[in-house]
Amino acid sequence: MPSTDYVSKVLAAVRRIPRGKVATYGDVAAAAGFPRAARGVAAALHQAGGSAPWQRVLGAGGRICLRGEDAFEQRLLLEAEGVRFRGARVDMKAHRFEPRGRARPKGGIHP
DNA sequence: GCTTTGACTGGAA
DNA sequence: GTTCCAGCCAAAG
Repeated sequence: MPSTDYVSKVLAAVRRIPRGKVATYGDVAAAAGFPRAARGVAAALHQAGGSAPWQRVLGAGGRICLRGEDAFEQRLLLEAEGVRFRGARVDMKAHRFEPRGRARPKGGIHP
């Protein structure tokens, strides 16, 4: 399969992330069909440029792995979407996108 | 076609 | 809590 397919799948997975939600590189890679291509996702997103909501993709634990002003911009975009930050990290507890649709947080859910 | 680089990750120190 | 190390994968040169 051509690399273009890989990029397309990654972009598709990223586009599935709803506004106000975020996902890690590993999650996107798994959603695209490559559970261990976290770095590949980064490369694909870099190539895609702004063809996909790259700002919704974060490192493990909700940490921004970008450098310089890109990291600053990503944080701004996420905040504009309603994503909350806890220190230098994103509150994955509240904004982590899960394709599985968490049926029941079991007693953990509380208003 | 091989080597280097990088927007990664998980575990250990 | 941070920092360091080895492993993984894809894009660029």
